[in-house]
Amino acid sequence: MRAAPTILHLDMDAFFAAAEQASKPSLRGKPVVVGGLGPRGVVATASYEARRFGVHSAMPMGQARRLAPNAAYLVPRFAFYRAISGQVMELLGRLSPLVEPLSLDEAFVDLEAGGLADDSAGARAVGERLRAEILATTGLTGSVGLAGSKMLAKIASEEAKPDGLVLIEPGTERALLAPRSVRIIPGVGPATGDHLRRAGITTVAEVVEAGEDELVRILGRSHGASLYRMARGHDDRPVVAERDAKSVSVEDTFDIDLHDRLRIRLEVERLAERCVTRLRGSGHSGRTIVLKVRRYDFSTLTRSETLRGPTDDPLVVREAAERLLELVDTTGGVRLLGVGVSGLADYTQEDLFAQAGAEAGTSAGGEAAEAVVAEEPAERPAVAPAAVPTAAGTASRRWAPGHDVRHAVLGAGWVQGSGLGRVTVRFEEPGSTAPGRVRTFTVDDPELEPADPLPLVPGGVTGAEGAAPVVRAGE
DNA sequence: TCTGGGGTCCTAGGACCC
DNA sequence: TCTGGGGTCCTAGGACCC
Repeated sequence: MRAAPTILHLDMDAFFAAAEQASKPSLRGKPVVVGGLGPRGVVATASYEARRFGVHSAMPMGQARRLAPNAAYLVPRFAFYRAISGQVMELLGRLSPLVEPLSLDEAFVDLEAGGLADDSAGARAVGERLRAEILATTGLTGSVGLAGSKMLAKIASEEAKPDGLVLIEPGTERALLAPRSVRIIPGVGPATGDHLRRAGITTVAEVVEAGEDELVRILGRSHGASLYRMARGHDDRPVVAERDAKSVSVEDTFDIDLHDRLRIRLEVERLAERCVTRLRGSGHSGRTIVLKVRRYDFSTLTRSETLRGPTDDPLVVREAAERLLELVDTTGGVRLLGVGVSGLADYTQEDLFAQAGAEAGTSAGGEAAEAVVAEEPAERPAVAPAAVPTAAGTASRRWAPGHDVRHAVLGAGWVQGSGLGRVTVRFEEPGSTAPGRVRTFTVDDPELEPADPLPLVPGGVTGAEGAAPVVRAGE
């Protein structure tokens, strides 16, 4: 706990939805829901207008549609959000060498380490200036929390939302926390909240009264002790700039449960290939292969296997995943499959791998030729790979709701919807002041083609830089 | 139209070793 | 021969976060 509120937490407001509203003038001030549009999709982000209808993150899409039938429903465009996030993180990097991103839209900054602020007035000035810069650079608003610890900075930014700044003066945190629900303490989720409530503890003050021994008895050594510290406003966790990845994983939920064992096996193989592509992309190899299976009844299990040494060989990972699948009973149907690698080593095994491939090529019948990694789109199609007939799947990928397009004559626009061989486009750009006109085309109209996102602010980043082929392939 | 995808950390039991 | 204690690794599951 430091004496000055020099830990800053930034949280962009309704980030995905706000980015879509900024790029589509006709959606400004309207309810917007970003998430999976398939039969098993959930809400990733709801705009504040949509939240007024009760829509929130992690809610099943079907429920969201019942609550807000007139909202705009869009598929997430991660390459676009990543580009905006990069701009924001760059601004944070100017404040301090110690920036700890938590996700695309959230980060801690240690202002003390940056030497820009050492008291409340200075920290507040930096925070307000940052918010102005973010708005000018990205066209989006972010909320800032300032406090003497990570926990309180995060609570402060939550309090500041939307589009605000809250500073918690060191010394006032105990009083501020006391009457609040235990659920505001990071790490206290639904299960821990229930556990504590059954013990008669619902507020932070009651956590403190219970005492450390009692909390350890209820929650276990680690969790109990850390909750007790947090509840008293004690949090010495430093802002950490670089954190090594511990695992890499990919998973797919299928629109319809899979029953056919061969099909299940095929999907596991595909996932293994995708996982290795990501693993290698991050410059890692790993020792432990994990298969994840969610069954028809939502029960979830994992099976894992640890190799003698780290690998980034697609064939090795695939075969391990296949062995693990043999251990799993899939009767009744499979809703989700996933493949992951953990126990990461910092180096890639390019040389060893090439060597193994050469040996296999001469002595083992050349099976290693299969080890070539397929080119994968970085972004998942809107619909899980083969759960949908090919023709419909292709059309919905090419014309996913919310994605940018360009018409040879009418210019830039975005897909409002598609189906029955037609695609509806609204012609407008981020800079437009009025909503644009809507036109409908056949899905194979030669004058219409997918396009990269346009900058939200004149001269800004587009989300296409260095990633154009990926964006086109995945979206 | 019930429940995504990518992560992190913790616990607990058994194997194995000294 | 009715037998300890601890450390580390592996596996599986669960809670939590965005």
